[in-house]
Amino acid sequence: MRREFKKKSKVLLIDDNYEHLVGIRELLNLEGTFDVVGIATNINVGLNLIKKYQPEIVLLDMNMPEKDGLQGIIEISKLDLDTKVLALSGYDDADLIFRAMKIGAKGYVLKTMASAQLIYAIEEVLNGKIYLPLALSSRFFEYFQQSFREENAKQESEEENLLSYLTQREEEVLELLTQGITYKGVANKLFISETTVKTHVNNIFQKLQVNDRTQAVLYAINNGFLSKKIKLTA
Amino acid sequence: MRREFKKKSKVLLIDDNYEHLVGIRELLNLEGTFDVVGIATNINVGLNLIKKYQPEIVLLDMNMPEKDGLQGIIEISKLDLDTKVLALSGYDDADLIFRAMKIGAKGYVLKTMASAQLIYAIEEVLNGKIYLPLALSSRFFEYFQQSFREENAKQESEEENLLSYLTQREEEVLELLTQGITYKGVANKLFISETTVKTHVNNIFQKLQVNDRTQAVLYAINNGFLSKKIKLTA
DNA sequence: AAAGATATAGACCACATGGTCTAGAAAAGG
DNA sequence: CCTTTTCTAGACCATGTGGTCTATATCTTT
Repeated sequence: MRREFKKKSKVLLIDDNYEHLVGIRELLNLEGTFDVVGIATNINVGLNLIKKYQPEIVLLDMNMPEKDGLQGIIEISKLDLDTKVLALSGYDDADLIFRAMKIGAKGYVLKTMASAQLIYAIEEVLNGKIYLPLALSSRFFEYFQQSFREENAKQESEEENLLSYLTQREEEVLELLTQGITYKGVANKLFISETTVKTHVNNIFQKLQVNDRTQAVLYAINNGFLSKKIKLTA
Repeated sequence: MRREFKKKSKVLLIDDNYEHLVGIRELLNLEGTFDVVGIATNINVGLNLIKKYQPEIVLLDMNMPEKDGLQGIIEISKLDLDTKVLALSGYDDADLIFRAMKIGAKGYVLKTMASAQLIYAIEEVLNGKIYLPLALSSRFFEYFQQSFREENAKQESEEENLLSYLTQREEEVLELLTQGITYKGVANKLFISETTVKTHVNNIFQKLQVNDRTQAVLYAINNGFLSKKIKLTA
């Protein structure tokens, strides 16, 4: 396929560094397959340009004063124009990468990367793919796994998890409490008397070292009571 | 650095396909920098070999009968030997990749990939990095973003999210409720009278269409009340 | 057989919670 | 300027909730 026959893709650039902005525009213009429909040094202006020109892709700097890049991604996606966002940043901050990808960035490239790689990233994203350079995806995954390790840590330290002291019946009662059901309701569901439920509930409080049902429910949720059932099935 | 001076890394292979198993062993032996300390066609045997030889890295087939690969990763990590797991699979199943990475696989490679890439993946993982080929990381991120889109769907459909009807003060009160605090406690924290708190709480109940504080707290949690604050700060 | 844990259930009481109504002051919006 | 919303707060009452104690039947464990 010859280039002249390929429709140029509309690109928009947002970066508070004007030098950089112009540099990228030159680069993309030289490439010939892109049509830089606008440049902006802040997000609000950028949003207006997006509405006006409806570019296929936006290169968005993450490290900007005032409104930061993350907020920018959110606001762009709220426009509902299927605008793809390729995040640009000077640093490989794992947390920033993680959050950007989480809220829907189609890629993330460092400003220090070779221009050929930037071009490649843009093309991949335009083709509907998600592009994260190996170095960044590696950092992303470290962060990703770390966050899950922490999440599982509480739940799997069964020695310290007070939930493990509950009897089967108490777990049943607690599960109903986590659905916001009253004594009477629990009694009906379990076919036992209301006072029995109260006894169970009081025992639960003792074991979980809490004073009321709300705290018990919160403890249960925060310590993986509900997710036990969900985790390995879903 | 010459190869002879480099200590060979201990590698263990687990794959129910014996042909493939032997093939990889040959490949790694030819390479010269690896020491294949054992091969196994099922996870239980593999676990014993890991305990015995303590390899730095295990290449683990994901698609095995009986115990599947995911379970294998979990059990290997439970041995607490810092064994790195590189997942092997015939397919680029996004869900499988996602779950494998979630529970701590250091990488994921397809069996169809060139042997040079497998070698590279092993070396990267041995160097403490996480390796996911571009094609797979791309699939991973699609899945990743999809799951967050679904999660945010309820929270961001503000029309239907009753939480959006709450006033600022009511949100403050609700936030304290989600910490399991009593009327009196809330009153002290906000420097208002207890009856005022009751008024707010009752208004909250009306707006959230619930009957008691436990249900209110549950509604708040399930509809992204807490994550609002966490999401953009942490 | 005895001891311990569990599930059941009653009585009694204090108080926290929820429902409803009223109402003034302050702030926001038109 | 007036209206609406929000925040404040009191009174009153019904009831749900939590604390404590006692007690029986069952079941497991020693």
